[in-house]
Amino acid sequence: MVERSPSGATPARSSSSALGRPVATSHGAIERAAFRLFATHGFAGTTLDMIAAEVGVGRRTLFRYYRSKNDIPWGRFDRTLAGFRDTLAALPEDLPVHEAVHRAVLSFNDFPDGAEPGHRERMRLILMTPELQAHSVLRYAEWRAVIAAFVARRHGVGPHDLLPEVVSQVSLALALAAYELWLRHPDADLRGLLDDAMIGLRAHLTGNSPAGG
Amino acid sequence: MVERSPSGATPARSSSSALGRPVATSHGAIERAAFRLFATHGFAGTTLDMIAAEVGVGRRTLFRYYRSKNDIPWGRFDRTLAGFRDTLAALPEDLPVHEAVHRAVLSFNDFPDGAEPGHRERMRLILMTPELQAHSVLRYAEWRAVIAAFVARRHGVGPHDLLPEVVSQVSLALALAAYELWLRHPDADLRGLLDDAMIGLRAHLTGNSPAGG
DNA sequence: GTGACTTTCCGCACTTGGTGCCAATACTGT
DNA sequence: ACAGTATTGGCACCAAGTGCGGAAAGTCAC
Repeated sequence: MVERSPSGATPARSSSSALGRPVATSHGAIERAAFRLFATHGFAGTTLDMIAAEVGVGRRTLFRYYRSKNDIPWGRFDRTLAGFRDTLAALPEDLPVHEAVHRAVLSFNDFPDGAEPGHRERMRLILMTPELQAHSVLRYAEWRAVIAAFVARRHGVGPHDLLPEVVSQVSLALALAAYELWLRHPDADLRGLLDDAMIGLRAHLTGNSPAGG
Repeated sequence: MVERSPSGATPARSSSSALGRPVATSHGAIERAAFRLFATHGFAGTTLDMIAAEVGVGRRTLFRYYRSKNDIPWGRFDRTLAGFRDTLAALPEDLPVHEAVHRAVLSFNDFPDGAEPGHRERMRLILMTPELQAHSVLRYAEWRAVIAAFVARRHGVGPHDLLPEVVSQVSLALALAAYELWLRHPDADLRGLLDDAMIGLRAHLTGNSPAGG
């Protein structure tokens, strides 16, 4: 049986009716507590018992909010993913496919500078912790599926044909390469890196030596 | 402390001198036993105790041959990787970088038709089992590092610069897309799919509609 | 207020992967 | 026989994750 989050809602119950025992915590509270502990003990050095204690809740309850310890840093990614899908769908139909995908990826990674101060920390944790790197492919697969579905629709082919598969895999590849550098160079602009990655790839594939050093 | 394989050798001790207690098993024996069990119970349904019993060895000993259960299906990937590195290094210097990388990737995946009958089963297991998909990124990272190092050398830049990172990520992306289809279509030619993937990507990036359907 | 109902919490027991420790084992060489 | 050496593997232990079931804490009807 798959553990479901209480009522599927994050902060409390979905607005009105409050039947049954009230929730003891929320996704937000768990994530804040967890990141606080990760910062001082590292991811591996933080046990679920510690997180449960910090939140003030039973260990067993954590599994009702997150399927696994690895899922905590990802937060509520399903929400984010739905937004990504909408972004792609809202793009004008006459936009070339490669342009549409590129723009969607850019806007997906467009965080208002000050708005999400924890975003960098979250991404650093996800991208630099081996256990989480590994776990993340499962999230990436969902992200890729969104792109593959879009490409498949625009080209009138199946989502599991070669082209949609290639485009989604390569889009992820570019994003990961950009993120990697972004984490290493705190002053770099993520969107600029994504652009550069694509330009570099084009030059590489056509046999031209890329411009920048 | 990192657990080391006994003497670092696979079948028995490295040829001549045999000091100390002789080994009780080998990587090959463990893999054969493991795959036998995976076939009937699935990966998750096979415990390390079962594998140890099948091999006729203590559970503790398994960890001297493989760092984790997830590592067993990968076999001795470090060996394979060394070959990959050599292939790249042996390619003529005047070959364009993209051509060199493409050829190396092709030859890396060039298994004599009958020679490796278990290869498909191994890849199917790795690519279709969620736990293994996740674990595999750690192996992929090593593979990518080989490509990144090559690209960096040929371009005279650092291995962590954007271009090497992009090329290695994209090479992996193409390979994964090709493998995905190869597993779904047993009669497909893996090398052909790799070629098609690259052709499709080129067309996509330049805004041309790809040829095939 | 009492009782029925509903939903979440959470403790308990258990399985499994993984690690540290260390004595037992089984060879070689003198 | 005895020292030397490397592997084996049992034991204790930790942490993640799951199934189960009762306790807790609300709402609602009366």
